[in-house]
Amino acid sequence: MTRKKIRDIRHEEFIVAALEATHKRGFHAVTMSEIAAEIGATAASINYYFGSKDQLMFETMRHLLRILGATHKQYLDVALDPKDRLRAIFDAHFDPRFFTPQHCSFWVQFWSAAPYSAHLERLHRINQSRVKSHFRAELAPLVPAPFRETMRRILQSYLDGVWLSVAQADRGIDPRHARQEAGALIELVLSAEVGGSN
Amino acid sequence: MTRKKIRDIRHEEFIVAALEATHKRGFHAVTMSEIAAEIGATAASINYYFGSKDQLMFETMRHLLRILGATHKQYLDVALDPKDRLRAIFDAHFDPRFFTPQHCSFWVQFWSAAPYSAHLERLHRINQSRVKSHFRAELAPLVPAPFRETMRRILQSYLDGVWLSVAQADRGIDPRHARQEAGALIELVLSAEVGGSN
DNA sequence: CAAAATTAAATGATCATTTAAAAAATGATT
DNA sequence: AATCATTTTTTAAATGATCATTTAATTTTG
Repeated sequence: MTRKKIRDIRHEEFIVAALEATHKRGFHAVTMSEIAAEIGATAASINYYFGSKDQLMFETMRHLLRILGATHKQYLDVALDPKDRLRAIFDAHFDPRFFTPQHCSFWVQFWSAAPYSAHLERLHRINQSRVKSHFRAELAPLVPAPFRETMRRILQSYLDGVWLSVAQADRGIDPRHARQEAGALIELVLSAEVGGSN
Repeated sequence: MTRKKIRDIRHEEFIVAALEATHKRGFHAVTMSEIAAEIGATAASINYYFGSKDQLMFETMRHLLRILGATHKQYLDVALDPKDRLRAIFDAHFDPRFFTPQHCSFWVQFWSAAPYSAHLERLHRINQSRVKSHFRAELAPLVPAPFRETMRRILQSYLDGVWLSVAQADRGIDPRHARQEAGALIELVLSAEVGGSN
């Protein structure tokens, strides 16, 4: 019985509320009151716990990044070969816990707002370089050096694009289907014949 | 000498101003005054010409869609074979007139706001289905039916993803490079060996 | 009772939009 | 060309609405 402090309970509740309310109303349109109402609380209490709206959004994004990181680790732990390890990146992003309209729309809206806030931009940069280096590492044993960066950028742009489309599909997309499709793209990338005009 | 009416001149000026100011300050953060200041005018005159801020943003997006459509047409006109026609979609999106941080960031921010406004959503849907049917049509002679939809989605997600990354790269990306990379992906897709899983 | 958590109400700032007036362009009439 | 009435364009200032945040008081908890 983990004796949870109220502070931690509220923290989590408000983060879930922020995800839900933001998905409903949009990242910028959503108000403190709407977020608070999501769990029957009041706007002032958000400031009591988080200090400001920006900070709440920031913490919410960090929460998502933590889940993503942990999920990725799980998949890596059961990966048997380099190809599995590459797939693990997609599997983590497309995990059912993550691959919901709520999460994807928060994510996409957050990123598109990132360039306008030093605070958010930092988070964005950290994540970008994390993903980039994962891709590089996993592609290293699979793709010869001259094509590796091209392939990496293709895979990364594809990944971002899928999120964008999930954020905009109101019903969400079946995670299994997303994985299959990513799998197809991975096969393409790995089957590339050396000698294409790069 | 096309005798332009003031109304048309201002329309265009304010649209350029909206792109510039939005890129600087963000889609939601940007104010009427900031947009107007961009051309030494005043916020009230935007309402005089456009009726509201939303309407200005809407018209600005339509402007971008018009450019995109016209550019695509140009590339189609000089396409010699099916593969060229497929490339034309990417060439249009990656045309230097279009492929600037200003345009891409406006575009991405606009799309991510689209689900929260009936007005914008309509525009978004129209564009999505336009692009989708172009891809379908161009892929038809190139990819056998069972794989066609998968390939289309891969190409479309990739395209969206590239825009997202340009919007976030403050220096922009060399259009020629983007085309080369898209070309590499097209080659991959077309070289796909029938018989992959799925 | 004391500390922590919560809230209602006040505050203050920011904006889009409206309004009413001023300034510029237009053009018809000398 | 010059005058003046009319229309178009532009603006400064007023309006009103919306919010995040603060404050001070109240309720809950331990």
